[in-house]
Amino acid sequence: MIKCVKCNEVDAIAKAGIVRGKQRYHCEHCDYYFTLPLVDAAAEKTPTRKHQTTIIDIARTLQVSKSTVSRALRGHADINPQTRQAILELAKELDYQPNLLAYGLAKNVSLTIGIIVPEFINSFFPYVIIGAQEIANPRGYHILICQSNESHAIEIENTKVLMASRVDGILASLTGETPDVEHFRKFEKAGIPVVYFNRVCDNVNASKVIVDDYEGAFKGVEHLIENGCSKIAHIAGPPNLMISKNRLQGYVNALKKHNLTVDESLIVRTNLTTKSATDCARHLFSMADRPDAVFCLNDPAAISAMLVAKELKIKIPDDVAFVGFSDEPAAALMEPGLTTLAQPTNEIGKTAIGLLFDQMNASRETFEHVTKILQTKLIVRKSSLHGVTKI
Amino acid sequence: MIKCVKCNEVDAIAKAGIVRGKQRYHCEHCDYYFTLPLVDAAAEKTPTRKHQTTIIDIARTLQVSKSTVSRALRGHADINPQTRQAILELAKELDYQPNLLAYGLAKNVSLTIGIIVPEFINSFFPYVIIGAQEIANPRGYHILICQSNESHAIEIENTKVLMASRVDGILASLTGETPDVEHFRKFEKAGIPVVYFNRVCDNVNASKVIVDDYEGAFKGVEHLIENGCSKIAHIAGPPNLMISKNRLQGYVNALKKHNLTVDESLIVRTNLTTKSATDCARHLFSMADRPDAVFCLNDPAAISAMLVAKELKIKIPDDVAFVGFSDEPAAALMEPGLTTLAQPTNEIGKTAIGLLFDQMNASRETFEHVTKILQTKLIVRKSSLHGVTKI
DNA sequence: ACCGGTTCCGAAAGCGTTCCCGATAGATCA
DNA sequence: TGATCTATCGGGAACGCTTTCGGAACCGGT
Repeated sequence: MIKCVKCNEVDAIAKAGIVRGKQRYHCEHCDYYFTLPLVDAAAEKTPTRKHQTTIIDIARTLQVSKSTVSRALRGHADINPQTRQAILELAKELDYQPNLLAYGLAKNVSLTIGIIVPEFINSFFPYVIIGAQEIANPRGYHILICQSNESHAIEIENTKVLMASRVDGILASLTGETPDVEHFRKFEKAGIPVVYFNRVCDNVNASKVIVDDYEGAFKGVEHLIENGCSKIAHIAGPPNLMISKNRLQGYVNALKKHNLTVDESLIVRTNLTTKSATDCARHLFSMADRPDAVFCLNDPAAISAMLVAKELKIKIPDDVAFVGFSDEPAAALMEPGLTTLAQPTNEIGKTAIGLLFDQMNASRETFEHVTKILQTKLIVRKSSLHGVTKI
Repeated sequence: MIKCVKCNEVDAIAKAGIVRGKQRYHCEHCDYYFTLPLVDAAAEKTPTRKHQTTIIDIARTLQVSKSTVSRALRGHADINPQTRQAILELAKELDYQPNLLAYGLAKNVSLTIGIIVPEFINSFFPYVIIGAQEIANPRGYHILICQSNESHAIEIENTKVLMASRVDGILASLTGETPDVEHFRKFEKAGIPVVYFNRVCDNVNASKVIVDDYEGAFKGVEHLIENGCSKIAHIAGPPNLMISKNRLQGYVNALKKHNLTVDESLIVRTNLTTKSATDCARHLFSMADRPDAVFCLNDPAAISAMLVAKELKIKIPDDVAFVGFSDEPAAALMEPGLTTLAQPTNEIGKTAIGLLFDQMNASRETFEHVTKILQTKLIVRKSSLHGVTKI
């Protein structure tokens, strides 16, 4: 029980910070400040964390300087092979793991790559991340995954975290809300390279890895037309993303090529949430003159739409055919299987982090941003075979 | 062009390390070592990374000491409100982000939690991770995800990385290969808490978060029996994992309760890969007296098995009924839908990291490990309704 | 015997924080 | 009018590592 040294009050004592290792109190009764030693400091703060072996521990037991230990561990020249051997052996015996925090502080690196994705529930981003890890891990880098949850605000928060973590480079795929990449400017200023993949804005001066969305969409829609669909709707994505624009353009041009009219009322936009995609589908299927096919921005949207169709007892593909984008594993499991455009997910991850490493190693002046465009592949399943059963 | 200072050779010059800021060369022609200053050091090493604002920058422009800046930023007492105000404003203006490496080094923490999962392609682990993040992020912690890829060797490697990163705590779900948790001992020695979830070994002295696997399996198998199945096979998991044992036991006891014989030949083991699960299914369906139901360790295995059944034109659920475990989103999309036992994934993540934080804040002596057992829920879909269409 | 060169190593600065201590000026009290 | 307190701040060590620099010991050649 703490008593006020002035008025002996015990109930109106509030803590007022810790100063010079002593607890400062404030008696709200007589408005008097006073300090008392932290007798139970050990009980309050429990430094349960123990010491982990450091370079200095090794140096001491081997009677050498820490410089020498560092040299041995880092494989530098300028060291006697026997000394090195002894140090390496002791390090192994003690299971020494260098403190990456200290290493990073000294070298001004962190050996981590930040990666910002909108979500990782669907398989697309996990596969990309795995591809990136397969390149990064052997090089001694690890990956800090941030999830923006399709929220621009969280994405901004993520950039701050990655900035504070002093990541050496960033892979980013934007949310459907992200209007610009202002919040990434700080990385540019700090000389930290950013490579965008999959979800990119236009007018961004950075390296990018995308797939040929235009051509993929074109192939997908043309495939629907060839299967006898003539009234093809499109569930498009948010207008800020290039994938939305390019896939929409592919859709439009495929229609035009085959002399089908482009009906604006058949183009609806999802904000990439399940609910939004479901709403889009409901809207399309409630139209008086229902479309006979839907080309969807991505597989999750297509799956949501197919579920709506099933619920409404609309036959797939006889009444409405579907084509998605990405070849999620679930696309193959649906009944009927969802026709979709496969993306080389693993290669996207590898290519993106490859570009990132290129930029990290390049000198700022000579480096030129590049955009790599990978190819999609049409995977035909039953969902799109509109004419087959009809004929 | 580098010339040998002895023989003037230019083509046989090899670099031999950098010593005292000078490049050391070796002429392989006359076997002579020599050093030359690094005239183009700037061009070779491109320190493209720029300076990021530090506490010292703020201190200098405001003519105060770095201690004062630190105090202001950390919200300590012992500082003039006006001084604090000025510092906070300048920090915001400069978009100051504290260097977490330096912070961690000074405080002997890293503000990161390591999480080791066998994979994150299926949705189970991503959902758990998201649950963990929802607790960790608001507390200022971020999460370093390591993927063991169902490999014990990689899992060991992961523990080293997390050790080097000086994570403050660990969430782990073991691989199907992991025989023991020896490689986690070092965390215990270092006073870094580990909480296991989902995939745990027995004889581990640590906090754990699991679901009631026994009861879930029991419910699932009993459900099959109630639907008229009498020859129920089980695709079990690796014997090292508790989930395998408990789900197997639930399967066995459900059979016993209903006076069904436990046929060892109907119990096959998957190593948790798709291929292995597929092989298991093929084996079961090639038996002379084919089972009329399969209870599978988890949904990915169940889905693989269902695909084999479909390929063999075995009708689901009329010929063979299925029950899985986990309620993967794909389970609902299959045709017929996969009956399964839903796990509270988000809650698992939240509970696990909650236990972790408890242990991080507790004093070593008083802390007691706890095991939290969460409940499963049977989600009935068509895959298990064996008797319904038969009758 | 001297000298240039090589080999190996230790000392020390620095990375950006935190935090403990001591210092100072002003306020308050007896 | 000292003496004690208070409010505020600066100095500097420490965290574990890298890296530069200088120096001692030793080598072979003249």
